[in-house]
Amino acid sequence: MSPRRITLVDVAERASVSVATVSRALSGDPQISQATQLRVRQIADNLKYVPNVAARNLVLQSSATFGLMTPDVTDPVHGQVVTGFQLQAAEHDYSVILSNGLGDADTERRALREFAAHRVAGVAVMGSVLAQVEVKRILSPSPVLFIGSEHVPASGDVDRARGCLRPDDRDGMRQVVDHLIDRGYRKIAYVSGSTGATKIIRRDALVAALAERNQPEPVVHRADDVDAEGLRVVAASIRKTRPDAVVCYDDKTALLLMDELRAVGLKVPDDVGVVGFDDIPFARISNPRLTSVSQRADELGRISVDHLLSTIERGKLPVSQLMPVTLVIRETTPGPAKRTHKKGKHS
Amino acid sequence: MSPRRITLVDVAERASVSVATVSRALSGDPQISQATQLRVRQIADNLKYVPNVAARNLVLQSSATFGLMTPDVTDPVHGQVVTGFQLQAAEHDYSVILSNGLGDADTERRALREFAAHRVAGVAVMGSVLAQVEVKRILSPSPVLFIGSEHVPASGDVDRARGCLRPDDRDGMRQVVDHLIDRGYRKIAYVSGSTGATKIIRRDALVAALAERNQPEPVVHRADDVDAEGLRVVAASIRKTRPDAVVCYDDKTALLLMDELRAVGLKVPDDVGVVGFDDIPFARISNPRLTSVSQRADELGRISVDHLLSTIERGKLPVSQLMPVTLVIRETTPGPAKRTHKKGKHS
DNA sequence: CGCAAAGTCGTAAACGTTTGCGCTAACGTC
DNA sequence: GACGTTAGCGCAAACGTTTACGACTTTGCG
Repeated sequence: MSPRRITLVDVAERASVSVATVSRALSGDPQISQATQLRVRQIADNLKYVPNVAARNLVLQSSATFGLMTPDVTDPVHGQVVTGFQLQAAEHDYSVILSNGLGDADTERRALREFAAHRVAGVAVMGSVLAQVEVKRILSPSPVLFIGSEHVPASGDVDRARGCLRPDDRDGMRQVVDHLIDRGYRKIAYVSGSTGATKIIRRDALVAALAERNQPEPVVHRADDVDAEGLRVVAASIRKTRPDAVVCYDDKTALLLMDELRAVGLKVPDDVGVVGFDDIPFARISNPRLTSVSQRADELGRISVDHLLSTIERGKLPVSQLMPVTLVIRETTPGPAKRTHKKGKHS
Repeated sequence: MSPRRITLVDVAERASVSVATVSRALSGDPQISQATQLRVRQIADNLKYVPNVAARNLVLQSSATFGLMTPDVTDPVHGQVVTGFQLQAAEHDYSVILSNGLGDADTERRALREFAAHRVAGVAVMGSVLAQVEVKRILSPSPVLFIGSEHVPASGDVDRARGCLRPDDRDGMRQVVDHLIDRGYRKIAYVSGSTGATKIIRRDALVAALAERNQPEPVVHRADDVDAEGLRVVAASIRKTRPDAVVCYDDKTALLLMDELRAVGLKVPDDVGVVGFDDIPFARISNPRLTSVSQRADELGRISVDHLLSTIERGKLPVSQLMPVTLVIRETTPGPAKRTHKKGKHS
């Protein structure tokens, strides 16, 4: 069916030079004259020569390929990271092979071994359920970078030696608290899911920020699942406790919660303010538009590639970094004027 | 830094057999005795042997890898397709290398050449701006599958020989029209972006469905860009023409439009009904919840893999297929009772 | 005991690249 | 004219697998 693919040998014959010369010519080796370089390139193009990366990788003992493992591309944040990662990789002529871990340990292990088999130049993993040491062991000696707050060591601080990129949750929550307090919100609640490290990191960040402003601790609501059913019971309990504002550990939770609050008759923001985290695209067009902490997830992906590249090409050790975040104020946390007005109507 | 990776030779030495035996043992070749198979596997595990796919691909002249090109993983529909594709591929021990085309011809060409260089076993393309023939030429002899309505040939019909998987837009629009008519909507408008084939396919599908029910043609609004600014002018013009319902060529447009309708003082669904297409996750929790045509995008991804596999392993020619869709009725298209009541209040 | 037939395993070639080293020819220098 | 230098290119090894083919051992049977 297929007329065999063109190889270096074919180009070499056609150009009456050796394969070595063709290889060097195509890679722009200065020890080949400009004239032959041009001629060889011309012929290679005509023959529609496409290099065989398998052969190249074999001799080079490495591949210009990154592995990227994510629990779920469907998640807007992960999707953005993937996009940024892919684009930046492409810009440096690296390919990326993608893998869904799905939060299952064995699936993740298989995916990582797949990366190892491909002799990837580096790997970025987001939201793995595996221990960092195990991940590194499987992938060794390829450098590994962990993306997102899920991978924060127990200490809660960024370990500079581990190679972990994540948003500055502390600062984000500080901005949230400043904003809420300034606008007159006092009684503040926190809503999260039941799994993952992020919910704890951000809860602690919120608690700390509140303490800095001498505010009482927040009421913490934990949904069994971050879905309609899970948030329904949270909404019900919010209806009872009636906080001024509820801050959610991510936008998905916030959006779902808003839907359920609506269902139990609570109006956002008239009855209760809501703030999310991540600033996913839909936060911008939700009804009402969601106030959220924006974290440039695509930048996170791009920077990850840069970090990997510098550990590979410049031999540096992987380094941790905290990504700056900024609070985007929208309709779910209006100022006191509007709120008190509306509140008066309801009480 | 790295203590060299373990190869077949290492395992062979350790097991006092030849590399050939190791290779066969690990692949479960029956011509190797069960005893040695076990022993070899044991040793390979102990040594943490990881096969080198580059070497394997080189001799096998193929790789257990699919290429997947999408304009943007961030798009919920594409994200779902990617996920489904990836999962199904993984289930058959195939890797997938991902690439963003970004709608740029040169970027796409580079991405495709990258796939070709990797000697991928097959490629799925969604939303390419390139001509199908060119895509196939670059990737030849690897089989190519086109996913989504963007790739419909000018005829508008599914060409069975081309290898194109897409949702059944015709049937979807038929369901939409049936639903709208039954609920008393008469004056119907259509909103789309300005680029891509999908908007035309679905417009034609809507027109045809309307005609089948002996309804007048829809008013067509075309946004310059599918963003806040673009939809703002559409919203303004809808405010003038006042259709009973507006059907959008996808959910993203519908959601953005709803936001802008709200801005110009039009209430959904009291003043105007809205229906989307794709049923992205956020349609379920928008306010009000969006009626939309659900298309199981993840299934689309999975089936794509199946199709590619059957053309590869069973040598079949790539075949086209229309994916079934179902209308999911939510809050943006309520029945006549509610609407007339509300309408009365406003007029 | 001889011989064929299984059953096991080893030998070696091949896959398409890259790259260190060596070779040739041309040129300049004294 | 002899010799060193340099530019330009070729030779061949190596990367880690897979697999056709051959070789050896054991078994079964007459």
